[in-house]
Amino acid sequence: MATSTVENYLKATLLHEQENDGIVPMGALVEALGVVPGTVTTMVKAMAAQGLMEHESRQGVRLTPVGRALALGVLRKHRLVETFLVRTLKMDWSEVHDEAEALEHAVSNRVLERIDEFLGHPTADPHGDPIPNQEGVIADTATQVTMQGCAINKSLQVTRILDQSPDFLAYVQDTGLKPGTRVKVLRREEASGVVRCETKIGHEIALGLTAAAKIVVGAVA
Amino acid sequence: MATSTVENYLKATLLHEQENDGIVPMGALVEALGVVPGTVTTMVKAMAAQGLMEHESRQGVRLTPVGRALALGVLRKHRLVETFLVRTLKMDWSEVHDEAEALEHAVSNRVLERIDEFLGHPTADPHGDPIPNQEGVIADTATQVTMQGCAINKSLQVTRILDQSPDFLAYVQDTGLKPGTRVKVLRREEASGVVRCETKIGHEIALGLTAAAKIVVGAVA
DNA sequence: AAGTCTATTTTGAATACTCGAAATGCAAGC
DNA sequence: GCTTGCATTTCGAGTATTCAAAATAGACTT
Ligand SMILES: [Mn+2]
Ligand SMILES: [Mn+2]
Ligand SMILES: [Mn+2]
Ligand SMILES: [Mn+2]
Repeated sequence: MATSTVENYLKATLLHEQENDGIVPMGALVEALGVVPGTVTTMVKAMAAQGLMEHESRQGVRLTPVGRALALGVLRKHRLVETFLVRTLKMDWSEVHDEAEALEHAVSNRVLERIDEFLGHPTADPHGDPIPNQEGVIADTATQVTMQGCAINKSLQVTRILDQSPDFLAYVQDTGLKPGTRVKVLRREEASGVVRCETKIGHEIALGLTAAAKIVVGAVA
Repeated sequence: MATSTVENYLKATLLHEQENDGIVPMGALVEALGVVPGTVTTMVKAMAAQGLMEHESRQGVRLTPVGRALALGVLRKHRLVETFLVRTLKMDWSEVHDEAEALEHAVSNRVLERIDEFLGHPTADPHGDPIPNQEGVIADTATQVTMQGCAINKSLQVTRILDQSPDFLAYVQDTGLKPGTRVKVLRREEASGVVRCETKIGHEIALGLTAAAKIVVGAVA
């Protein structure tokens, strides 16, 4: 049984592998886990010895199939717990991350599957991030379109927030562009880099291209 | 910021203080926590140094007010989580203890109070054990009567199981004498030490005095 | 080729928890 | 009073995780 620390390293590595390609540099784990570089080196060596990851000296790490399976399990717990906290316990979608960060290590598979059933097998968490199923398969997100690249004047809805930093989450909360909200992109002003959209009819919001690129939109249900 | 280990020591000490009177011998903690005696001595000294308990050498320990307050918080988490797992996630009342044993250390107060509200502020867990309120006050249980001492031929219901060992829990499950079940004690055969009762009319069950003493009964709601 | 910069590794030490085994204190019995 | 027995403590050691600080390997410059 992997300790919480090991589970956190696995999840951080998986997340980085998903966002970027190839090997995960040690520095990425230093950043994600908030520890000093030497600590990561020590932990990584231990985990490599356990067969959870491969360590290329001076390069970084890569999950082994065993490590990836475990990491997907942790990610599934994290996202199902977040969904549960928001949907069932009515917690604010912007405050559940830290809670899930701790609970993901304490929820057994038995409890997890009851939660999954209770929620009706959701496929995305409150931030719109896909929830791996029991076999570790994640729904395809390659075709997702952001407010930076979506169709103009089409009625859509926010389905996912790609930047989970407290700052951006607060911004999304403010503008009301939370997952589930209806939006229509009115026009993009190339020169200024401003994207204009409306949530309620007549209520116009302007946001920068970088922000727009972090908000995934999709067809309304 | 007590670690899970410290929280477990606190809870075990509180539970022993509640069942018995006076100082808690080291051996009781050895037993409850499943560690060797030397480990308890080490931990107890560390916790005494932190002001969580008082350690009388060769005698045992006693919680300080600070330690007791923390212990009550852990107990509250444990019992509310158990209640939640049974009532909301439909888990078996006999299998929730181990889950709660881990979750009690991962559930934040914020999440706990949402669970408490969601459940409608329950006062007893699935085993009938009282749930401390937010201030650490536990409902009085001094007046509780067991099947060993209750009135004869009176329609009652099981309200609490005092022995939580897997064996006894399985026995209770078998006989159907779970909390909530209606029972009527028909007679007690002093000589043989057999207590005869019925759950459904016409369905008679015989149990020993020791078992009867572990099943608390009360008036039907 | 030599120098510089930065990511990573190494080293030494600390904290929290644990064990096994040896030592010890104390109460009870002889 | 001395011996036993059991509970408790002490001692030495190991695992997991962490940090600070010094050493080093590579990549990138000049
Ligand atoms: Mn975590
Ligand atoms: Mn999320
Ligand atoms: Mn516990
Ligand atoms: Mn209970």
